[in-house]
Amino acid sequence: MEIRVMIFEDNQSLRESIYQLIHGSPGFACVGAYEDCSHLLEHVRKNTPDVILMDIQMPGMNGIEAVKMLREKYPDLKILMQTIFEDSDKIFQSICAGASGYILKNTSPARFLDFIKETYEGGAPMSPSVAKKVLNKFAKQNSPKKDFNLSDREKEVLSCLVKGMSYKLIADACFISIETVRVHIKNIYNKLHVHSKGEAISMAIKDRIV
Amino acid sequence: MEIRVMIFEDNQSLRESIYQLIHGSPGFACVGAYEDCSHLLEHVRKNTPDVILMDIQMPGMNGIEAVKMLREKYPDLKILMQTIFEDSDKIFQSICAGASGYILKNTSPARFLDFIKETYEGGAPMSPSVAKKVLNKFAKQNSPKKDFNLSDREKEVLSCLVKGMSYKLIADACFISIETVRVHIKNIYNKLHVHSKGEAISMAIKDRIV
DNA sequence: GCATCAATAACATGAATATGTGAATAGTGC
DNA sequence: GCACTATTCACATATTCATGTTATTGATGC
Repeated sequence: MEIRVMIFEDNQSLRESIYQLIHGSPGFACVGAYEDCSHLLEHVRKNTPDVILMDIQMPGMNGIEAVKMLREKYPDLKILMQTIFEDSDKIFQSICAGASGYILKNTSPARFLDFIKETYEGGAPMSPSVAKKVLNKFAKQNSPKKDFNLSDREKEVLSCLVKGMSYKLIADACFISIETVRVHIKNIYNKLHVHSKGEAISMAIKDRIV
Repeated sequence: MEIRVMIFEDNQSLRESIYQLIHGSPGFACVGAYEDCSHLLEHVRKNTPDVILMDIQMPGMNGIEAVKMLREKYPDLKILMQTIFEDSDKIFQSICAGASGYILKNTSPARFLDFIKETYEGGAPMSPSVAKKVLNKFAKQNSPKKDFNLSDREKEVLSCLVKGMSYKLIADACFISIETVRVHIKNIYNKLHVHSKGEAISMAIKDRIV
């Protein structure tokens, strides 16, 4: 069973190199190599590729827009982005558009085929330097967890607040009196330096306390 | 210039295999191989590794806690996590703790050395299936979500709610009557299918409406 | 012109929330 | 033992919120 690869790459010599590499490798078949994204959907519909190699920089429609367009019609199609730039924004945009992986053009031929194979198999190959940027952004988005010194019970009550529960519901869920719920919430407000349910919920989610 | 590698791995045979692999490869030196994280900081201080190979599952302190501890003292140290599990939570926790990369134990020896080298050079190698999980989470976190067909004014009011503002404050901020604020919020509740400020704020943030 | 809708505004009522005061019990650490 | 804290519960009061009903104005679309 061959992996059907389609190429979108505006640089002619590179496009032909890749074509030759894929064409000459057992287990791979190149079902199209185009210099831009005109008739994109038509090409894909007719030649049914498994994996698409997509350059980011191209005349006309760029690679990121192409990914978005393809994702709508073919949610399971694998799209491997390829670029000479390590631009963080381009990387993040590609990923959010639905790219399956992101590799740099300085990748060695052997590694290149590995990447295509891994993409086909559902993995998300990334050049290490690209992965580094993604990881940093990821850690940044998820880590800034402040503490505020909330007790376990207070965290529990705060979680309930975030779920949108009323005092009464929280009291029932925690098997305590509504008066006790009030006390906990009062203490939470003091520790968080807020004065309303809205502020507390907002801070709880944004600062990832819960 | 050799890359100084230190190993933390509780499985003896695997630990020794890795030791032999690194020891026998030109350009690599193994400066320690331990079965748990006792005396972790002391080992690192004395043997000054460039890259640490850290198992996730270990008796005593687990790999993720070890990463956190190391990151505080050695912010630039490279730490490559290694595990048999593709557990999403473990992966995300490791990354947020400050791991440099995350590879699976079924990695081939040749690839293994590549990964260590890439880590040393500042990259963030990830097994493709791991990268896939990270990418999915990443795309989910950054992609704008549903719309709910809110009008501009409603979105504006909702933003104010998320900031924790009361009806009175919103009225002043938007230069409208508090009665109008009520109407907008009532309509927002209908469109979001919620019945309280808390639920609305929670949904607004989590579904990235604002 | 006429229907539709977003935005504006007012009034009323019951429910929920914010905040203060006061107090009992149980566990921790020194 | 004693100080400290988490957790529990009660009462009181002013404010805020949820919801319904009703209505005017301006912009959009057909």
